[in-house]
Amino acid sequence: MKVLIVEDENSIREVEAAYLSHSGFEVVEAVDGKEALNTFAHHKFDLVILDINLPEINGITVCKKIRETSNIPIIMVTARAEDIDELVGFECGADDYIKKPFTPSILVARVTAVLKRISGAKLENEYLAIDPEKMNIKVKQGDESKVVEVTTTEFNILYTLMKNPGKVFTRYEIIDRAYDNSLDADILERTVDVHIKNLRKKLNILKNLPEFVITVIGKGYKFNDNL
Amino acid sequence: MKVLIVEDENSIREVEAAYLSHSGFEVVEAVDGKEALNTFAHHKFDLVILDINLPEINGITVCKKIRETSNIPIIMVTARAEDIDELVGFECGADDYIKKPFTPSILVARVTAVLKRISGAKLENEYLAIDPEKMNIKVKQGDESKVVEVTTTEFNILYTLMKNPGKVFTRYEIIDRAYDNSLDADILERTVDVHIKNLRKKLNILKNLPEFVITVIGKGYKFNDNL
DNA sequence: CTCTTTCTTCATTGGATTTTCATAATAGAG
DNA sequence: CTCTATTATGAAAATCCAATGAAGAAAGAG
Repeated sequence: MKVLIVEDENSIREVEAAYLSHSGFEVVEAVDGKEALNTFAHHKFDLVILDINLPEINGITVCKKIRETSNIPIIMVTARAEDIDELVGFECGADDYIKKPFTPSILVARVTAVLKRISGAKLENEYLAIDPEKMNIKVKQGDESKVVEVTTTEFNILYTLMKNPGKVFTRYEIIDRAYDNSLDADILERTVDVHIKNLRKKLNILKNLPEFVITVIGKGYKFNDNL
Repeated sequence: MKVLIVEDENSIREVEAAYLSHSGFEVVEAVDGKEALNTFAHHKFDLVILDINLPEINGITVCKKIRETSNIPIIMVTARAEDIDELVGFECGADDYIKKPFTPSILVARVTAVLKRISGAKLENEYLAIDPEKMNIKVKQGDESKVVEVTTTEFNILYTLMKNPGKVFTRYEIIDRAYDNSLDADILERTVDVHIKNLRKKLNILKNLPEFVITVIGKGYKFNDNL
């Protein structure tokens, strides 16, 4: 789990970084909005901790910018109560906020809470609703809808793809993410093809459904991102 | 146990929060209806304390909104006697109400009372009625009905699953929730299978009953959620 | 203490799932 | 268009996992 901390005050940032990396997170720091956006564009993070009062570009703007390209979990941090009010609607797209001053343990707690919440979240679009808690998949078309039974592996694969619509996953990446014990998963990459085939067959239970899983020849598979 | 406090007056909210968190609850605060709904959508709470007089969206509306998606226990708070009258029918779906002014200890007492009441509540659907107080299970089909005797462990397992229909519980989670002393419960996960088997056999005493406990291969068990 | 009930473990069986494989279909390069 | 590389597919094989019956252990009643 890789976290980006954006905070201009050195002392605070360093404490945050220390606690998070002590808790097992990989941490990258940025001191202002510009650096934050730059770093964000060049690394792959799992979560962003974003102070609101930043020099030059403020935190809310940074948040909105990030949201233009990513659904990454964002936790906003501020000392000013008024900021909180403004944030309340999460209009900028943040997932949580923390009021300063806070203890490092609170920070860690919030981060893990947000990550947990996001990781087990329902995913839904016009045609598909998939719920990890119930481990079921609902296929929708107009006013019709059917619940599809899929196996654990099939579910994991679909969930993996659907978490990043449009992103192409190699077969290796799919195996890596969709299997619990990805270490000793010495499985032929062609096996993924079979699961995808079975998934497609199971999902295709209503008329006029779009193509959910798209083949990218020579690369792998991706989830259709214009639904 | 995680509680959401919705109250616009800072002094009151802070006192409430202080007492509840002192009593071992995890507390999240919201200052108005908008923030409340937003926070509610992003966190998983066990109970909501909701002031009626809120700026912009009032408490009753918030309550109704929450009820659209959740059965979470809600305690309404108000100073105006007229509100109480209106609330009496619990038209908005609240579980209890408190008249201002109140002592913090009353608040804590009500919260624990509501949680206890809810936690020990009867669960019922078309085919099954289970009563924790009497610790019995009634199986129904059309005009027939029979009471089934089950053991404590079997009862706890069924109750655990039935409190969250559709949610998949791992065997470990089932052991954790259905055993009093979950700490020293060093029990093989396969033991759960045997209890489930015995439960199924006992519950299956009438013709044409649906499947109550559903196996989710590779994960665990869930209670059938479309009954 | 003895008997009964309940709980847990275990070995086996059978069914579901996953994987592999062989072949057909398709896409893309040249 | 042809050839090659890649994916789709059906079916067999292997593996995994849950269901089950039985037996031993623990708990509880009398």
